[in-house]
Amino acid sequence: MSIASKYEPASAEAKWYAYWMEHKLFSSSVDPNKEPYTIVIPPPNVTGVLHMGHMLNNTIQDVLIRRARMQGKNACWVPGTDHASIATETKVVQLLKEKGIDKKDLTREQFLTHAWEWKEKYGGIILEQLKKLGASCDWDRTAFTMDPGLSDAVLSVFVDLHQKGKIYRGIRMVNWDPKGQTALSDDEVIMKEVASKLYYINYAIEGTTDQFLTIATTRPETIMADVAICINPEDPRFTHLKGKRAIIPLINRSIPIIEDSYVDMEFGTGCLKVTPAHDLNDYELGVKHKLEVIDILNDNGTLNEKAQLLVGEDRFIARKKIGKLLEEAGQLQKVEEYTSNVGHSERSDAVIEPKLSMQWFLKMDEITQPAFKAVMEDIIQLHPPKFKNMYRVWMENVRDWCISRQLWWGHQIPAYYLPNGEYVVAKTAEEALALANQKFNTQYSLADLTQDEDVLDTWFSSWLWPISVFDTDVFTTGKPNQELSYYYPTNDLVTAPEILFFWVARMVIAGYEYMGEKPFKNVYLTGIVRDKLGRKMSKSLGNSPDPLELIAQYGADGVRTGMLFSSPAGNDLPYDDKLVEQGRNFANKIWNAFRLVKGWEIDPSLDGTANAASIEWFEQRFYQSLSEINEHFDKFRISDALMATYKLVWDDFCAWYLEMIKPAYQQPIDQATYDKTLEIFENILKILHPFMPFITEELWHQISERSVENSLILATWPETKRFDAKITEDAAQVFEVVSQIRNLRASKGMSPKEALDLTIRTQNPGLYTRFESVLIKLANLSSLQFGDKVEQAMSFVVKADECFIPMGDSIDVEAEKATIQKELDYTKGFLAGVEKKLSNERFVAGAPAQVLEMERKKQSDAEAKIKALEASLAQLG
RNA sequence: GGGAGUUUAGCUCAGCUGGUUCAGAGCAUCUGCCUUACAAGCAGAGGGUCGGGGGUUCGAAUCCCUCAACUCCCA
Repeated sequence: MSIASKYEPASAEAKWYAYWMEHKLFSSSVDPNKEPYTIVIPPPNVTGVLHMGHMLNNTIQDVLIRRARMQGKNACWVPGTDHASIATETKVVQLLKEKGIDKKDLTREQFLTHAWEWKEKYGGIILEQLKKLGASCDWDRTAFTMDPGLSDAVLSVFVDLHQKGKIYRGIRMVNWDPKGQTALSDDEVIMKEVASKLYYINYAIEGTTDQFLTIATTRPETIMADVAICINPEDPRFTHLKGKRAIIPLINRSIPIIEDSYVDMEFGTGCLKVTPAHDLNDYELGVKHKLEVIDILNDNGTLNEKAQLLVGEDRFIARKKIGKLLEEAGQLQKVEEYTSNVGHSERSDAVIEPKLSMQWFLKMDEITQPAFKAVMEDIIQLHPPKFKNMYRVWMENVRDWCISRQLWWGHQIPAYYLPNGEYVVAKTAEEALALANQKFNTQYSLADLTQDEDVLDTWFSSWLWPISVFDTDVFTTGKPNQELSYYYPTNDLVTAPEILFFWVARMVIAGYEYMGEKPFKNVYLTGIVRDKLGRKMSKSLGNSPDPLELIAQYGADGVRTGMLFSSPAGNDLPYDDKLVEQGRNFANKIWNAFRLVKGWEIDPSLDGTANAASIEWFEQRFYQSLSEINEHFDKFRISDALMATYKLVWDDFCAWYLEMIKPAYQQPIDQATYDKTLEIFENILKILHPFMPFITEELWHQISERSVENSLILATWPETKRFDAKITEDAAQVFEVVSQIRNLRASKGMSPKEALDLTIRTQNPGLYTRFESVLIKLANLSSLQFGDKVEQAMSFVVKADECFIPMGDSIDVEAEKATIQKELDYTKGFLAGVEKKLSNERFVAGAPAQVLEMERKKQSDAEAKIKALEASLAQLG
């Protein structure tokens, strides 16, 4: 035989991907006669490289899109990348630094030129990598969030929302990243437990010389920004302090002592220093009590003149130094070790500084309402549904969205400041100028306008993604173009739960705001790919395998199935090479099944009626599995769909069916069986194709020469048919007899080559004669007969049927009796349980008829089995 | 501190409205096999008090209470 015994994926993968591309089999265009099925890719960072998370995520999308395509839908998977402001800018800054260029020395334009150059050169590598995975995206549609059209859409939306009064500018406490010098949204802040110190500091009570109060703080360097001390009005320890004032140590500024039940009496000393500029809770407390705000920090995290002390020192150095100063001044009572949760920047890992700053915000209270409703009412379904709760909590507590970022890479905010201190918002400088002159009755020229330096949060562009990849004008025209009307709403979105709020929720919001319609029907949330130790895979930990190497090593099909074997929706995937190895083995199994079938010679004179029962059984089994598989898909249980497919192929098709019909070595097969088997094989390739596109397409074309239109990728997903469960049940019983005989052989150390006689005592011999040739072949029988009694035989019972294998003198009667006795005892115990239930009047009265019937059947089955077992025992003497 | 979720075999997970899908699957493990499609394989086997405790019920992995551990979200 000329076909290799091991499947070599590399050549097939290159060949078929090129073939699909060349013939544009991934492409989709508007076709009103066809139902669209659309997925927009969660756009990876343009600077990104493929990691395991992408592999999982995109495999799932490809499985869905390929199956939809085979179901005759107009499948459209739109790929693209995200400009990822923070990540990309960080990366470009780093790269420039390596070249000896400091961002500070560049103008905005110069920096952006570098950034674009870099993007053109290295950006989108990830999309090329996705091709290796087999992703069947319509590549002609590749979009980038900073493409001219998409950028224009972003500005249109900003202007529109501003006009609607939903965007405002305000001083707010933001998460400031002093390293990246940018504000971050709450979601970009990661809380980490950090070992720190709790400083107990004495504040003198004003007008006394010997009285003081003690506050506990982890941030002693901020005492210069204190504007009050707060106590709980219920706290009996401090009633004497009410209405008094305290003196900040070292700088001797007097501050009031205020009362608020916010203060936790249990924590620290029960006295809270109020520092509105540097703590969110304090800020809110400050607003409530109308306190002054003193900001003592510079943007880079160093102390400013308002601190009076340690001006210019970094906040962490200042912390240490002030501890010392306080100690020297005798104001430091003690220092305790303490672990606290501290916010860190997701990108730069710098400790976040709560900071008051002028930012742009989007009002969320009203705009979120339709999006909230859509998920609560299952108009949009989250899979698994447990995320619905998370979504609800988030929506109920949503805060205004800080949409400005102090960066250059991104969509610059189209707000223009005027010499008169006002500002206008418009898509272009020209429009802004006209608007300004009209609004303020001025005669400014373009030179008088200064555009806002900040860019918009990346999510402020990607929230438009399901719309803007099809139509970038709808935001101003309000009229969707043909593409958008056809493809929107999209069907399924596959993404990670981490960005449920960042991205998913916001797309829903934008969808309703601009289309009055949901952006997608289903959201499938994948888990996080973790290593064996349960750690998230990340470049910094170096615990992630290189996806492309994995593909090279195990084949794309193997990797795809490997990743799906163990990743139910919403559950983390603990990655192990074992999984992709299993995937590779599966591909190899399919390959070898093909080799077997392909190697058969056909003898047209042979009669195939002996195989008819096997074929009939497998077809029933196929349709039984198919309906299960479809059901799994419909419920987004992709792992289960794969597992059901896997078992159908490996167990039912390879282990049973092929063995059942397989001719003896070097013997030919009859035409009918051969044809039918190929037909079955083709159906199997079809249902495997979404999971394993490459090997299936390869074998599809090896089965016969096919034209482009007849490629597997375009083949029709098999129709479900009614199946007869009786046939599969009967077969299962026959298989059980085969297994028992094999078991007997194994336990008695008999060779599989030694043919055995089998006698069955049964009410229903037809069940076995139907599969007679199969039984003889698979159990290696010399004869099969039906009868009552066999001397000197081993026996076993399947359901109520008793099977005997004569063993002559070699039988160990005592051992055999013991085995039967054991099973007899067990069955009797089982029967006793059932009978107890049935004799319980309350059970008989209370249980539904169906359950009663089941119990009665159990009873009669058990009774029959006991009879059979007792007969066997009696026979052994 | 508030909220949500999870806990079933060594691992990863199924298990629907309580009752034949009721204790399951895959992998791993163990024992035999290089039986001409496949050792990336074949045949067979073992393994769980369903996190602990209590309750409801004729009947609980499933419903309720409680405790514990872990995870995530918000503060």
